[in-house]
Order: sequence, then structure tokens, then C-alpha cells
Amino acid sequence: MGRSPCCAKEGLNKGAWTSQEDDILIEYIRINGEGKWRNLPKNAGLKRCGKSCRLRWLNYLRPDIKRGNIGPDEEDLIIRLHKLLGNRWSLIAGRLPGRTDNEIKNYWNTNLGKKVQNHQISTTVSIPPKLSGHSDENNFPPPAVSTTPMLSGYTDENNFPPPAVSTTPMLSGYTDENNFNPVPTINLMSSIDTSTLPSSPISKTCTNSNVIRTKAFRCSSKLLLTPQPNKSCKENLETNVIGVGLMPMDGQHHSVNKPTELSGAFDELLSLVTTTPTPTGSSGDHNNNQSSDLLMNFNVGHICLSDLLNSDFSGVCDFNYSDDNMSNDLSPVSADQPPLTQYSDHRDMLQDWKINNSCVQTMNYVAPNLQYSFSSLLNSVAEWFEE
DNA sequence: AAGGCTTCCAACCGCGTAATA
DNA sequence: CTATTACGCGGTTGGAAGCCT
Repeated sequence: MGRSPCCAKEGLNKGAWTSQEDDILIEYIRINGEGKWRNLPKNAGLKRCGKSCRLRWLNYLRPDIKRGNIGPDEEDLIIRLHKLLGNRWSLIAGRLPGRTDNEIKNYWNTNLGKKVQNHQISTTVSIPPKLSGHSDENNFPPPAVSTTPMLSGYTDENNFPPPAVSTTPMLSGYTDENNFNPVPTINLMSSIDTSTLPSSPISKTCTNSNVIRTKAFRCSSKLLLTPQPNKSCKENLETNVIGVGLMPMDGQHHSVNKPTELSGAFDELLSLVTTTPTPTGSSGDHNNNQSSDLLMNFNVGHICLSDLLNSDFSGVCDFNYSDDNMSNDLSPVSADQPPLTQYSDHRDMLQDWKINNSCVQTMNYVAPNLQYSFSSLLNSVAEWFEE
């Protein structure tokens, strides 16, 4: 019954790896591939625990690893992701090609953590955080990554988010850039009441109260968004057309034929919204009185931020659309992409989603006058949290 | 130059979850 | 369904290297 023991603890080498051990491990994995760590030491002739082999390979020997020289852009990304995710080093590392969770963790503990702490102290003393240009003597945090325009620089909630920047890579799908209208006022999460976030055993190790504990939501499959204050959830959805939609994992691109279907679809979605977060491990200590400024829990399939971060949106985010008379004619940019599934009714679409949404991923929702890239959304969320 | 202190980071440890018999 | 264990993750440790006095 069950699995056999991982490895015998006796007679194993510990501590630093020798170059001979490294060579053996590299050669073994070159021939046999990764995985099966339990059997690896025996098969490869290493006096190491499988766990130790895995760690050595993943953190040090893997050929695609970048080591050292973490640049300002990477620093900035780490800081932003850490702001968003907390100590979820593996998730953060997943967004930094060639970097390992261990390296990022170490780098944070030895460099960034102190910088951020110092920065927070200095800004709370002298600079209103919202207006802060991060222009302290140490030039920290470093400038935003140039390839992913951040939503910094806005000074007024009402102007948030700032007009879309034409250099945003994900905006490339527009067929008529000259007619592109800036994103209208959107306030997906103008404020977040962290007391409404569910408690989690995991969060005990996280000191940042603004952090989304994605793991806590994994089981309950929820993406938390708060609508604009003073607006009902539905009204907010309909008037501001939140740039997040849902896509089933069937590999098909789907479109909504008519704008009116949006509100119908949202009606359906809203019927799935609950005002009481019920994640695994929640002790119910959150505030349930959220009718006017509620947390929307899109309890549809498996939506959670960590899944989003782990997703490759390159294939689903680029759409053409022509903004003529709100025709809402969505079509994939690439001719290689699968044909759109046309729905005659939003209920069909939702039914399809329900059928296929064993793992629903969020994608850009492209609607008239709105193209809100997912990366921008993430940046926005990070910015909100920074406020 | 030597001893002590600090920093850095590879490796270890323990825990939660997923997988398997 | 249950018991058991592999896997993966985050926290922590310990030793090497660098710095300071």
C-alpha cells in the first residue's frame, strides 16, 4: 500500500555538492530526463537523497538557468510581483525566465526586502505613497520595465487607469489604432478591504496585508475583484465593461455576437457571484456585509490568480476588432488560430463555458472602446495595492 | 595580520498537497 | 476510502567569503 520510502537516510552525502556529483547528475538527467527523483540517486549511483538531487538540478545545474546579475528591470518585476503575491517565490520565479525560486528568495532576503522596507519607511514619513515618484536618493525602486508599461504616473483615481499606451505589446491586435479610444474609467478594485479577504493558514507567514494569497483561493476557485465603490456590482460590470472575461480550456476562441449579450452574460455571471467568500480554511472572520462594495467571487471553474500568472496568454489575448458602430466583431489576429465559436445566445455561451470550464482561464475581454490587456490588469492590481 | 562580525547563498528541513497502492 | 509517500514549496540554517576593527 502506498508508495515506497523516498530513500534510505543512512550513508548519504550532505552539504556542498562536488563537481563529480554534479557531472553524474547532469549526465544522468541528460540521458533519462528529469523526474523520478526517488529512484534517481540509486540509478545514477549518487549517495544523495532524491530531494537533494532535485534541488541541485533545479537551482543550480539546469542549463537554462541565469545566475547572478539581476538587473533593475528584474528587480522591479520582483518587487511588483512580491507586492502582489507575497512570498510565493515559485510563482514569482515563474515570471522571470531563468531564475529560480531559491535565487529570488535569497535575493529578496539579502537585497530587495531591505530596500523595500527602507523605502516604505521613507515614503510613509515624507511622501504620500500615491503621489510618490519613487525618486529617492537610491533611485529605488528602479524604473518600470520598459516593455510592459506600468500604470504609474496617474495622480487621480478618476483618471485611472491612464490611457492605453500604444507601445503595449498586447495592444497590437487593434486593426485601427488611430481610432483607438483610451480605456474608459475603470475601477476594478479602487479599494480593497483586506479584512474581507479570507484567512488562511498560509497567510500566517505573510506580513504584507495587501497580498493576495492565491493558494488559499486555489481550492475555491475564485478570483477576487472589487467593483467601483458606490456602484452596484452589476452596474459596474455593465457600464465599465471590466476587461476580464472567461475562456474555457477547449482551445477555442469564442466571441459574443452582440453587445447586448454582454449584460445578459454578466447577469448569468452575477448569478454565480456570492458575497461570502468561502475558501478552504476560511474561518469566516471576514465581513459579510458587502452588498454595496462587495468582493465579487467569480465562482466559475478554476479561476485564481496563480493560475493566471502561470498561464500563457499569448495565444488568447490578441484579437482584432473593428470599432465600427459597436459591431463587436471579434476575430483572432492569426489565421492559424481556431475559428470562433459563434453563439446565438449568451446562455449557449455560458452553457459551453460550464461544460468546458473544468479549468477556466481568464483572458482579455475585448469589447468596444476597451482593450485591457491582462498584463496591464496585473499591473493595475499591483498599483492598487500600492496605494 | 588576525580575530570577530556581517553578508550571501547553497542546501537542508518541515509541511501541505497530490498521487498511488 | 484510507494509508502512505513523493513532490513541491517556503522557511531556515550553516559555512564560505568579505569586511571591519
